[in-house]
Amino acid sequence: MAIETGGWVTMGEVAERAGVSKITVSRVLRSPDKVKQETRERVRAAIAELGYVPDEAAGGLSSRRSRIVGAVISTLAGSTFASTVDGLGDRLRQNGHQLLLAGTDYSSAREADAVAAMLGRRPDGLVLTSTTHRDDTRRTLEASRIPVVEIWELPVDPIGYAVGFSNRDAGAAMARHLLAAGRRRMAFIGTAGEDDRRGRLRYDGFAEVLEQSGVAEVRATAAASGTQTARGARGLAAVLERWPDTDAVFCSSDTLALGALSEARRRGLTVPEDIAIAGFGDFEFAGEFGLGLTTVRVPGPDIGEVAAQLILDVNAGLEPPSRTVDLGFQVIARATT
Amino acid sequence: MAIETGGWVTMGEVAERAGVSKITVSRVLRSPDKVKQETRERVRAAIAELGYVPDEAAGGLSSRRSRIVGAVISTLAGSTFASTVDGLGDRLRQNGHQLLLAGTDYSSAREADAVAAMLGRRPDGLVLTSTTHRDDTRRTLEASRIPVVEIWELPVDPIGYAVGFSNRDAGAAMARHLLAAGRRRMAFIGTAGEDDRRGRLRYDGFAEVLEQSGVAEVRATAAASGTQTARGARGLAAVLERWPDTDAVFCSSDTLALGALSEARRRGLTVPEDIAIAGFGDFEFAGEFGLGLTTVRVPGPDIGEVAAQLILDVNAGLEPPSRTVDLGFQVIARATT
DNA sequence: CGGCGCTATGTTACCGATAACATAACAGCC
DNA sequence: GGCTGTTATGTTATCGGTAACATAGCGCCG
Repeated sequence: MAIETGGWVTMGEVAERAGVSKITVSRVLRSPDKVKQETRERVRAAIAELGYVPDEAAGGLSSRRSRIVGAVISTLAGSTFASTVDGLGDRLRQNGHQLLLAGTDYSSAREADAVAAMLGRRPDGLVLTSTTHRDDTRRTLEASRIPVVEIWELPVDPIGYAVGFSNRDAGAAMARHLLAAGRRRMAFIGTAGEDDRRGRLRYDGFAEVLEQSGVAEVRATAAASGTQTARGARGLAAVLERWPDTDAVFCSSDTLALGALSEARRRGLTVPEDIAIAGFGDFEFAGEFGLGLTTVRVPGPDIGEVAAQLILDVNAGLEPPSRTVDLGFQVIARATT
Repeated sequence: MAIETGGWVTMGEVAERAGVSKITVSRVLRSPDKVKQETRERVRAAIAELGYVPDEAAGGLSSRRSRIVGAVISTLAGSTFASTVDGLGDRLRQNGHQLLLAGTDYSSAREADAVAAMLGRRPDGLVLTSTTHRDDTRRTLEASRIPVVEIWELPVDPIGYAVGFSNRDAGAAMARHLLAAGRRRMAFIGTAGEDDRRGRLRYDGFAEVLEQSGVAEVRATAAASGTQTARGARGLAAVLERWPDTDAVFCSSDTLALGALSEARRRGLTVPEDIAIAGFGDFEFAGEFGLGLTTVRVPGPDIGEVAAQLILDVNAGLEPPSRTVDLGFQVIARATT
């Protein structure tokens, strides 16, 4: 932290000060054991005195390893992916990589732009929360030879790899839980458009189990605008208007479920006696000291960590045993069902 | 999307195919109006045919503009900063920049590491959620000549710029709200360690108003481990044990407030009749169709957007009118007070 | 008609690192 | 004592772009 005449200190300046060549400085940073201890210390001292920070972009250009992983996330708001991004960033950091983030707001056009922008950084890997892409996006990614990990679902034919769980099975599991609790006239509340994809899969699994049970009916609704809680409230209102005898609702997210809870309360209904309400995600507010909401817990942070590790492994030459990693989910029964 | 013999297409290859020199391709990308339309189209065609994606790292190395902005965030989980990061990323994207993200988990040692790692990318700007830093971190940043924006608080002496609001004033405003609602024996529930800093400021403002009112008492407690909701629940329990006549609690976050609500309910207390509960943040679950929680709304997305714009402006040579931007806050009175 | 100012394009020299190969010094071995 | 292998360090070329300075062609003006 010293001389720096305005700009950045370069490796050459460090080398000069330490009385060695650039490459020796490079070795001290990347493979210290190839340098004699005495030299190493001299170089380290020069680095400290000058406050040298190596330029990773230059290094990456030469070594063809950017040490950057890109994450293309629909949105961080709404609790869903935040913990996954935390997990991802954490694991990457531990391995000397950095995380580049882009949001798509559930638009595949924006996903295409984000992917193109990220490819410009020649990332060592790419993580996508969406599992449906524009054709050209998919082709570009396949041609890029960069490890791509799709998360939060297990696509039949992943671009590269996939880490997540089966949304369909999760919906089915919740159906079984509600059946076991004696419910028979059940509705699903989702959101239209956008996040649709995964929600749709949850619904499919849910509906299938109910139909096959032969004893229960399924109803479904989705609200398209407003906050998630507002949609949940309107969703429950719509369900009860059309099917007043509904005795359970499964919401595609905990936030929707909270909206439904507030609507139920507003109507003077008792949960779970009059109606059972279940959510999805096990967000913090759903927990024991929060709403006490029955929900499906998904391994958010683990998904991020496993996705990161997968990328690191592939780049280290270790071909993983499977292209798809199923981290499962868990139905958490609490007070609302 | 075509020939690509395994690696990446370079600008030179595009140039050759279009029958021009590299620099002309570069101009088509960066300043298209300096190139004759006919040439421009030929180059664009070549770019499309070859599926060329310019290497931003190489470009940045040469132009000394990385088009990267770094954000050092304590954590994404917990709703607090997610919307800010969304806003930040959005504004950056619109201006051709990308967002590099690092988490610190509220540790200033990890902040120091993250800052060092980011500086290695020569970012065009840096955004920090923390406003307390290790001395060396601060010095490094000051020496770097990179625009630094501290957010979610208005430090007296910012490193570079600051965008946020006064946590102290926010605490004070909530105190006035509760006083006006007739409450007199109030407690503050915060979290120890970590996030402490901003929570402490909220408490200071809260306590000051109450003391100066001459009619109200203040109590404070903080829980140090467990989930936020669990801390809120334990916080309320601790408060009521020690000061059973407490008639209002102000929690340092909505999540804590939810924990307190659940504890109140568990004890058979009616909110707000027996006890008023207020939170901070106006997370989605606190809203009208959620908990209906009285809280303080802060402009999360705006903070991100304004911080991004500030960095873009400074890099464009526009010195902003002030180093500090106060975006304010708003007390939202709902059903719990 | 020579010179000026445009417009359109090209040439050269980097930016700051690393890979790959080269070299020097020295120890160990037959 | 010469050969080989190992350790420690250096030299050169290159990664893929962009800045800065050329250059060429052309219209226009006095």
